[in-house]
Amino acid sequence: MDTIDVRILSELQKDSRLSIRELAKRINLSAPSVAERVRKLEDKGIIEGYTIKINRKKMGFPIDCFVLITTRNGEHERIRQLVADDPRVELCYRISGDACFIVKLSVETLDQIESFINKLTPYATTRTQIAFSQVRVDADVGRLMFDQN
Amino acid sequence: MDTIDVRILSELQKDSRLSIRELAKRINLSAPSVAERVRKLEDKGIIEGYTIKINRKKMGFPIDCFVLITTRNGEHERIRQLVADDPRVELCYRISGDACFIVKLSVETLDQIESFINKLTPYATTRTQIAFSQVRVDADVGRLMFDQN
DNA sequence: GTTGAAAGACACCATCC
DNA sequence: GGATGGTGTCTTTCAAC
Repeated sequence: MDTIDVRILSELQKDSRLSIRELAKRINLSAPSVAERVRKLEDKGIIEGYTIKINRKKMGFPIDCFVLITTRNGEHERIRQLVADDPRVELCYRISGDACFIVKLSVETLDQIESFINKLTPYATTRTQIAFSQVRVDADVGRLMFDQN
Repeated sequence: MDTIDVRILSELQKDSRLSIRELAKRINLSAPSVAERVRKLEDKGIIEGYTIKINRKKMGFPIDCFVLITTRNGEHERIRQLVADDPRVELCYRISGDACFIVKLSVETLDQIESFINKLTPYATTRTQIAFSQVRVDADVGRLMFDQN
């Protein structure tokens, strides 16, 4: 992982459909060497996949919220499965502190938050926070590596 | 937005580098009509961009945490800017509840969590939770639209 | 890591259903 | 709304350096 790799990642993060040629042009390297670097980044698992950013709001899921889940009686595994099976869950982490999991939901209506919580309440308590606005998404990987503050 | 659009989104979510040809083959439609649908999804802003999933752990940022930020004296704007300028912030939302913002950080060392918090403490109080493991990332958009539970 | 060539895949357009 | 076929461009890949 050197500067060139980071620049490759940064460009692909901005546009994953760049051709190897175009990518090579942007970072002033030949196409074959860029191709090899990209392949290695994939093999190492640093590039986990090529995907699109989907605007869930515009797809009809305008409400985002965070739910902190505190499991009762060690029912972690059950909660984990309920969460992992629900497509409205955008992300979920096991965390330290008094809660056990943090979940981000995106839903069509407030009702769906209620039904999500109801699904969990036999096994856990929950605290829900509605997200008003998004301050930030995904930092540029170039800045992550080079801006030290 | 019909079934076909959702299938297009689902396929592109799995692999954004699919050519229009290949995409058309997978959903049994002709290339020109798929191209037009994709263009419209872009124009509507449902497809926000084409990007890569980067494994931050493998890039040397093994620690994830969530920080709940409670602003003092209405210093919201200052906090917003500090957060938005920091590349280690993966996401940040303004939320309801007793905290004002929730932030997800990914860092190289615990020290960096401390320095992030120190940056904020003149204007806010914080509660930090370390993320142990990731239970779930990004649901398939097909399931989001069609699995109703 | 670079260059150049060859084979193949691609998007796009016009046309038609 | 969707399908087909032709054209010219751009692509990746490979060998040689």
